[in-house]
Amino acid sequence: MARGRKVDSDGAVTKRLLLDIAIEQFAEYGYHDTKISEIVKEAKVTQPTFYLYFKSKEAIFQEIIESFQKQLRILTSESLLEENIEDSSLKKEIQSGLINMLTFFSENPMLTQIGFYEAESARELKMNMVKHVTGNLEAEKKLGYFSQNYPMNIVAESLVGSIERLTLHEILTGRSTPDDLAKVLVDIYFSGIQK
Amino acid sequence: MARGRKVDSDGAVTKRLLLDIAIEQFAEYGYHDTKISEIVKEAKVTQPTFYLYFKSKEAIFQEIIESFQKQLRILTSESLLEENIEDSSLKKEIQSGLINMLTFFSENPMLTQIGFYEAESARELKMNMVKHVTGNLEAEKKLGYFSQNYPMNIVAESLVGSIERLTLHEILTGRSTPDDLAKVLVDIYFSGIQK
Amino acid sequence: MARGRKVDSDGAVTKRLLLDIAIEQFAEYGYHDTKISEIVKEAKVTQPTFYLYFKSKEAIFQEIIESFQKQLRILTSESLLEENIEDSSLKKEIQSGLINMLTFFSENPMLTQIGFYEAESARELKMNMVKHVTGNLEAEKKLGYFSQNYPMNIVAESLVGSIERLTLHEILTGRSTPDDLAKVLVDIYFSGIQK
Amino acid sequence: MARGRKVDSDGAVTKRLLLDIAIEQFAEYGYHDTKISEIVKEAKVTQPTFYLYFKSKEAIFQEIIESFQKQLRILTSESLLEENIEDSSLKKEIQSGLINMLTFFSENPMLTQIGFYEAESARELKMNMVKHVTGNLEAEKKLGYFSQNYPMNIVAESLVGSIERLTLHEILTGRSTPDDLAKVLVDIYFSGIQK
DNA sequence: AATGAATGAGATTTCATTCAT
DNA sequence: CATGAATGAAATCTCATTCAT
Repeated sequence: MARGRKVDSDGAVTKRLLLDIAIEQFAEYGYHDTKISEIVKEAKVTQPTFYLYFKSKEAIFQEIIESFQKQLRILTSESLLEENIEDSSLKKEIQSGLINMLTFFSENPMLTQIGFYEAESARELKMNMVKHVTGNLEAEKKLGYFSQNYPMNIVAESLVGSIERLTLHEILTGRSTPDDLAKVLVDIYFSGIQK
Repeated sequence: MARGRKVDSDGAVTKRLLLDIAIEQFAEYGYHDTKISEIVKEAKVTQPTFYLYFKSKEAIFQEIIESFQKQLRILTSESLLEENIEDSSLKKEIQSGLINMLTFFSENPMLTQIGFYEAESARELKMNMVKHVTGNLEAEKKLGYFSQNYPMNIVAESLVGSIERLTLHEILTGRSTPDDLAKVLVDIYFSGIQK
Repeated sequence: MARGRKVDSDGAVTKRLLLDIAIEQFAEYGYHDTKISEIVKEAKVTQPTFYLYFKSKEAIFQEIIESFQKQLRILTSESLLEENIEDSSLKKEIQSGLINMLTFFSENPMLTQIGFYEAESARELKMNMVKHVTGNLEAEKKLGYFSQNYPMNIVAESLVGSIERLTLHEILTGRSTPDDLAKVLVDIYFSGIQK
Repeated sequence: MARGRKVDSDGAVTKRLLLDIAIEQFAEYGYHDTKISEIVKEAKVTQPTFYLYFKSKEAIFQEIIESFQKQLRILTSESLLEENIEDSSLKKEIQSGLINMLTFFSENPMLTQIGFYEAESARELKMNMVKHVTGNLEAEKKLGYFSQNYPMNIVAESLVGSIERLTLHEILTGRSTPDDLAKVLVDIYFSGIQK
């Protein structure tokens, strides 16, 4: 076969193609079991082409993760803008924040799989979520909305754990909708399951 | 170095040594980034010695996982024996079951890291936990102990997620004790945090 | 040495080179005592290069064998086309078929060594030869050309054994020519050596 | 398990056991695919025990081959003793020699498999057979018993090839008896199959 | 922009053989 | 006479990465 540039070829398109395939593969097989050779085979380009767009395997993985985190950050900051606008219904607000996040996850299942579960940096991401939630809960607690008996960092960790697992098993599988799930979660954490 | 047996060498000791080092490494680096070459270097034996005791890298990993699961199963079945002995306090019972499990985790942090987080089979293990918890919750719900408003499989998934995360961040780090944590968790899920 | 492409390198050439060296080595040392490391050393490429062109050691061996068998099959089918065209001289026909085969062997000594002696599949190949020869002999026997006293499958086995040994010791060594050998063989089997 | 000498253990017995198992394995799997580890496992002894009786894998293989060759040599020399006693029937004599050899093969199938097919030295052995047969045939030829038209070394090679193949496929499989086979072979080589 | 060809570095695994007891 | 424990010396194969075109 002849070498050189293909007709109709477009760097941006090729890069996007490689990214999309990489996302699929990282989501399905994880970092280690995803092979550059397989990505380029699916994209119908050669290995050097890959290195034209990405410095390394690690680099494309990072790029994917950053894309996930960036979108998530935008979403979160948007939610934050609304914060405290209505002081009336704290529960509704939290629920709506949750819905936003779960919706994002459900709309980006593969990206979520990678950025929320496989990436090393997911650890940090979740820690930040915990910190953020803890802060909010503590504030509300001080305002007297919540019981004084709970160490809010534990509650926050617990909530993030719930979200983590439920996203994986209910959202990414399509078994529950973000709305339903958010409602149940908030109910549990607000009121408990005891009669 | 000469071939053959070392002075004072003992197979059981060597095998245990290899296992212990493998547990450390798998816990720290995960399956892929754990190298047989590193394990044997730390154990000060050669690679063939490893294969004297384990059929393959996969095999030693399985052996570790099975050890974790076996111990966990024993623990669980013991807890079950006590079940229903005192019909009085459902909450206490659940709490005590949780304490048992968290205590086991805290006493076997590396094994837990591997068997509860890294192993493929952890997925199944947790699914069984969810199934088990769901069954119990449903039963109590029917008996009228719990609110009729919750889909108990979601509650169970949520709880397992909470345990997953809290084990990792509070128990394995030593930040919380099993007793404290279990109490908080049960309180949250029974009563919620709302005043 | 630096990585990447060598000047003037050509995949087809490299593959052929590897094949040729492999044929030499398999012919001389047999499957087990032929090492990939030695093949690539002779070809002045690295081990991964070998795996660029062949999936495994087994695969290159198979490729060589199949090349041998394919050529032999073509030869045989060509011979068959001529079959029965002239009903006059059965002996001549057989002799000419033999010459064809022995000539092929003499022109491809290393390939023959591998495909006719070392390969597992050589067993099957020879069994088919025996079957084929038996069929022909039986047919001629029925037509009254041959004595009724011989179990033709034994004759066929015997003949194949003769070919096997004579190829190895007379043809592959260059001690006899295909023509001479074929003549003697046919004479022996047709008339015997007794005065 | 305790170390040291087993009760009832007897060096000669153990050595014989190892030899017998080795014969089985070499005959079935060939030199390379026969593993010392497998031999000792079947013999229920350990690897060092093997090296108590044999210097190496190569050494036990040689020992087996020599046993085969020795027995075969005895047989042949016995046959030779009878040679020329009766000058009457050359054909009968040859046939009887053949029967002796084939009978030995049929009675020692595994040893034959190794010593006549797998051993490197089988090559030499057969060359000697060829030389011996050639000598005899040439002598008879000079005496006028055989046609002057045949190069007797080729006839001898052919015959040995026939024996080689027929032993493997008719004798070692039990499909033909030594008597029947010897008769057919001699008939072919003496008289040919043409009517 | 893209490819063909190649390699560095290393991983897992196997097997005959040998000390120390 | 025999074993338990270990090793030397490889062999096959994989994969991210890079040079020359």
